[in-house]
Amino acid sequence: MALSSAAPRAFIQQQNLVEQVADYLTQAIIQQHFLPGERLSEVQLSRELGVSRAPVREAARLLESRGLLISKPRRGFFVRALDAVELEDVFDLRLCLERHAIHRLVERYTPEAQRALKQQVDVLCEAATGSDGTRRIEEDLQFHRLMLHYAGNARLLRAFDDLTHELRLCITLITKTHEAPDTIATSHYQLLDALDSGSTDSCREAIDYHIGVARDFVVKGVGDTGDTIDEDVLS
Amino acid sequence: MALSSAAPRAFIQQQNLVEQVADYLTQAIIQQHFLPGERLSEVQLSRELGVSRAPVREAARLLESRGLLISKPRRGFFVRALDAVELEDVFDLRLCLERHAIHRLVERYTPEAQRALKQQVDVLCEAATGSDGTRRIEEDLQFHRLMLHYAGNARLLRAFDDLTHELRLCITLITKTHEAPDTIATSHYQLLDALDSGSTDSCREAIDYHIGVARDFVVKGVGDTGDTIDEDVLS
DNA sequence: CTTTTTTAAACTGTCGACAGTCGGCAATCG
DNA sequence: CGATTGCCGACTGTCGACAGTTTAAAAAAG
Repeated sequence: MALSSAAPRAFIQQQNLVEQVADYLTQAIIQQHFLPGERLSEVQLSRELGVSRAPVREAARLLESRGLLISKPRRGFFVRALDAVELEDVFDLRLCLERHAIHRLVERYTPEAQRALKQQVDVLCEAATGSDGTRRIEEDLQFHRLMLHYAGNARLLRAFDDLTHELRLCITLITKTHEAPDTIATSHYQLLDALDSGSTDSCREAIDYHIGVARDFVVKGVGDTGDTIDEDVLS
Repeated sequence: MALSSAAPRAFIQQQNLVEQVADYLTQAIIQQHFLPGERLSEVQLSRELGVSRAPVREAARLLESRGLLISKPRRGFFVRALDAVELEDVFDLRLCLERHAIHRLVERYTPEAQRALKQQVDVLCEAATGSDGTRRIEEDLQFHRLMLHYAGNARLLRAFDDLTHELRLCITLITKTHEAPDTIATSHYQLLDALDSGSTDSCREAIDYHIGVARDFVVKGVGDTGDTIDEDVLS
């Protein structure tokens, strides 16, 4: 499988308006141009983007399936706001998926996978020294995505991708509470070492520690800021 | 399938057209009224259901996100066809999720959960003696859904629901290769016993065996029939 | 001045229509 | 006779419009 997530539209002009709108909305949400809980007006977005409402609606449904938006009938689409419990759930599921993935991976650890992961850790370490917090997170996620990829279960990878979309929902929060550069480096090298050792127990220990640290950082962060906006008046 | 304008919208006129169309399509796909790989015409569906194309398109996107349909740009929506590898992946992910769920469940095994699961096994055993293969599968899935529910992670449950949608894609195949009634009963009582024992290891052993049996049945079935229809001409 | 009722604006759900595109068929050329 | 090219029909992507509903503001009542 070609592991680049970008569509192979090298020099062909754009096609889908839906995907373009979806990308725009995704970026806008990640960059907090829309606040959590905020309502999105279809007509306003249409005017803003110069397209009709149909592509906007379909793109919104796409983001809804990815957990970035939620729709309330007759009331429109709202930016999803994760509360502390939901964030715990997300990290718990992530632990579930990555445990399984690393167990599979250690049993089919090819030189190619080893090389790719090692290279990605290098990229990540380089990014960790920079000031771009978002890129640091993305390279981090990309490393984990590579692990899932080389685990050899496409459906497992899709579940992980779905989950990371929700993680990006509070990416600005994560950047604030992210670990120090040297911690990131050692943490990921531990994972590589565990894989190299070929020990299932070592892998499990490493991934449990890894995800646990990330969870603690983020959950602590959301607890401090009280980020959630909830206004559920009616069911 | 009822194609005249009489049946579809007889007494249902109160809620979302999108959800109604989605339910209709889901049932039609599950019951193999549309064959795997078959193309769905938006206009034809619109005429059949007596609605415009907009709800049909949005419903199709919904089913796409659930893995029941896949869309090829400028060519429309096609019924997803699972090959043997994808089915293996589905069951592998299911094992991943259910392992995690039962580990969580055994640590928070309330009397309410115990009662609900036991009752569902009774329902399942009753259904297992009947001739309705689809209902047998649904009650089986419902038991597992309850396990995931009482595991106390809503996101985990959602991942499971997404997965079961794909499982229903080949539900007729599963009904043919499903286990015997008494096997179903004993198999699920083993899970209950493992939960009652409070032993993590017993639970893991039980769920591994349980999912393994189901996987072997289905994968063997798909291997025999050669169910898949693949016509990927262009990328 | 606060609270309730009325009214108006804005929005969503749905529809029919138009244009560009894709696949198949036939006519043409080698 | 086989391959290529142009054409035709069907369909998807997109658009603007209408009706019913929700939200917000304005007006009236206490």
